[in-house]
Amino acid sequence: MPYVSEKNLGRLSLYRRLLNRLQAEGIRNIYSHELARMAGGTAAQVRRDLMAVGSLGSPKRGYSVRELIESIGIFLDAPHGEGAAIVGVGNLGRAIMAYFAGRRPRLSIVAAFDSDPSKVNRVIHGCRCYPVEDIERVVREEGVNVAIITVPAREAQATAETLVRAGVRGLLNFAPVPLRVGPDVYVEDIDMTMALEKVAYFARRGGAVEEITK
Amino acid sequence: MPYVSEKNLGRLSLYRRLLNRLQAEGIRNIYSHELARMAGGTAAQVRRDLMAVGSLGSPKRGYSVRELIESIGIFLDAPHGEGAAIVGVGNLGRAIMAYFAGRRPRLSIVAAFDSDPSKVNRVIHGCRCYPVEDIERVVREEGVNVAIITVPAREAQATAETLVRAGVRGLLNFAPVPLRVGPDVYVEDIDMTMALEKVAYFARRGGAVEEITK
DNA sequence: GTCACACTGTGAATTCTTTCACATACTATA
DNA sequence: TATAGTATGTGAAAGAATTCACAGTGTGAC
Repeated sequence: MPYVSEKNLGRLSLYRRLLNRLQAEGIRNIYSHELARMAGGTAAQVRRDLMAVGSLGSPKRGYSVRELIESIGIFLDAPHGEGAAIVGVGNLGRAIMAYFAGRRPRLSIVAAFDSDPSKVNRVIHGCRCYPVEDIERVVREEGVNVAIITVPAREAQATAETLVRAGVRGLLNFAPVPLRVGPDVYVEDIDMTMALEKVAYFARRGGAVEEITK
Repeated sequence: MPYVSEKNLGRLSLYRRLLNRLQAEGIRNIYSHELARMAGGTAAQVRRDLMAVGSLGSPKRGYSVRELIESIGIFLDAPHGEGAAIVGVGNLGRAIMAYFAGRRPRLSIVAAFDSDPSKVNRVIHGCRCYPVEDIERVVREEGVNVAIITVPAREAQATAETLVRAGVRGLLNFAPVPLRVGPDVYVEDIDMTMALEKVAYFARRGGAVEEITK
């Protein structure tokens, strides 16, 4: 089980998605430089990243798309699939449920939670919505290890604490506040405000920077 | 106009948001280590980041919240505000429009586009929805420099090309495909599948990794 | 007015990431 | 079977980002 950095792992996830598309198109082999072009990186980086999953390429033929998907899967996926929970079934929460609905068989949203009684007990995008009071019970019962937080900013910290108490070890946080949790919990923030501000800044200056620094 | 890396800039955006909250609470001064704790970083990093905006701290008093917000604003914001466009008014697009509606005065969504005729000409979260055929005209008329892409994956590349042709220089891409655009266009990808897979992976191994590597 | 303290600003060191470059290996061809 | 050509896998170099550590400085106490 080799160590990989976050960036490494993110790219492996990306490669797998690109490879799945290639496979659907009937392509059976691929070179590192082709995959690099699709992913927007360099060939050396692709090969480096693939070292983590145990490289499988052959000269003159490149990598087998099928084998690569399989190896990345062994590396990335939980052995028997995994269920995630989502807390906060507002606009964003529902959109994310729709986004993930029926997409990845090995990692799907299995439970939703909201404090609004009008949402509770409804089935949204194929997923039952429970009251937030049931988080601990349902998370334990379903063995949920990972949760998505789409509650308003002021509720995010308390939500995170409840989830961690229930045994969740990974959080995908869409609320625009950094969460304070223990070191055994992994948090990934998706901060759309920050992202949009970055884009606006580099749209003004960034294009040039890249030219200049080269 | 000092150079800042993407990560630098992202953190400046985050600091500003934290500072705004502090200001609302009536706090007037703050130390680098306090800001670091809130942002989840180190004091040295906060100070380093603030060098970009011209440091303004004083020993014994730290930084003035008001001055810092102002300096970051001068550094980050377009001088006269900026309007963004969004293409793709599905579940995710609408959620994002709601998310940004009336939040940042200096950077707001001013036009939405969709190919579905039933959405066109409606006003959604305070923003007019135009047909995609009007992208070039509206983008030029409004002087839009930045766009958010929330169309299905297979339409993303063509959408990006249309936007760039119309003069957009920055893209925030929610579609799960890397966009291929010229070097003068800045692209930020928000890849929720990758993010969730990362969380699931590190929820299983990551907590331990951090312990072990320390 | 002077002293002691705690924090800032920043060169230097460290750590992490990416790229280079080449020895090795495989395939196709003749 | 030998040869030529091209891609892989990976040590080593280069480049970024982060952290260290300390000189400099403003403040409050006395």
